[in-house]
Amino acid sequence: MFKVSRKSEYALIAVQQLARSLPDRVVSVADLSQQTQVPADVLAKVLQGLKRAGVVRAVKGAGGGYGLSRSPAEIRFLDVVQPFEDKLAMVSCQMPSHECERLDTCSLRDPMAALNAFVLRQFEGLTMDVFLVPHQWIAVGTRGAGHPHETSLARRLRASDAASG
Amino acid sequence: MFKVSRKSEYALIAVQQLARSLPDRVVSVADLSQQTQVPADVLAKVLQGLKRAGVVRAVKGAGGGYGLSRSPAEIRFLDVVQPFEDKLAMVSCQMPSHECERLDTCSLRDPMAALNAFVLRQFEGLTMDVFLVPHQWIAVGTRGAGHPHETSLARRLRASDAASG
DNA sequence: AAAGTAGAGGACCAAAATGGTCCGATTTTG
DNA sequence: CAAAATCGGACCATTTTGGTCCTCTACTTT
Repeated sequence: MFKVSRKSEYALIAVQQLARSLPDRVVSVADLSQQTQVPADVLAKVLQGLKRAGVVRAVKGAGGGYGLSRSPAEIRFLDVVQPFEDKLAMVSCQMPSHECERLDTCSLRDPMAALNAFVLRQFEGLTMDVFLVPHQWIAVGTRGAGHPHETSLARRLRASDAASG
Repeated sequence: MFKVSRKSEYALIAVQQLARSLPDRVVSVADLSQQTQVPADVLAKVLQGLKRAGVVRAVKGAGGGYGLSRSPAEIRFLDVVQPFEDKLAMVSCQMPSHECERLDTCSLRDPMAALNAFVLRQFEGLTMDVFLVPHQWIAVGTRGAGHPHETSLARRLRASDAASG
């Protein structure tokens, strides 16, 4: 029910890896594939998608490659994932051009739309810099600065334990 | 990325419909299928799953059928959906017995686990009675009683507009 | 007790989605 | 001009999904 596509996983991995290289440098697909163990062909497609979404910039030709188009703190989680998810909807009656034939008895659409919008809104403020502090996650109750304009989700994430079931 | 399986949709529809019949009555699969326009065979499977989950009770024999095992306010959204979703995880490295071969470079697992847990926690308090007040959804800022032990998600849902994008 | 009703559940199939590969075209550096 | 890189379409294999069919078992009614 929450599973993202494999391409989305690769996209997250790619952004995470690109964030580790120098901001003005670019990395070729071949190198990135070797670093991340993601098949080169697939990775290429993913990076093309990320480029279309404006998340990464591409430099063609020899010595070219990919780099982040802005800082991780300015790249939202949804920016990375959305290009590879056909629609961020929970039920089929929210899909584009899908007329629900059960409108008389089933009134799932409106509550589900509200639920959907709520969850989406939660993700709005989640940025990719949160994925770059690997060892902070298991520490419960991490106090400290915190970014100024982050949502409760990001705040909660910083303070939550990763292994809670 | 958020899409639930078709069976989950049917499960939600079934529970919603069963909630409309008298609490001590049971409805046969054939009747329920006719009411909801869900194929009888599929609906039967879904109801069996719901029964195993303890959401509905079944009465065998002539005049038998299905009914809710408790009031909609005591049935959680996840109770209805979970039996039909193989795992409520966002990335593959959280799936059971899946060893991630990228542990050295990719540190997606911990943040994603935290993210996952957070979202799950949001859904924890969402109960099925929220799906039974169909025309309240488009009204913004509905004040009033509110149930005593509901989470912020349910509260926000009641007050949010359904059509927000 | 008999008969019919209704749930339980396995086997199977078709269609769609998914993940991945291959190949050619284009652009830029050297 | 040649090498290195992005771009992007076409294609294929596998898995997942949604759905149907058929049989068995248990219960209720007559």
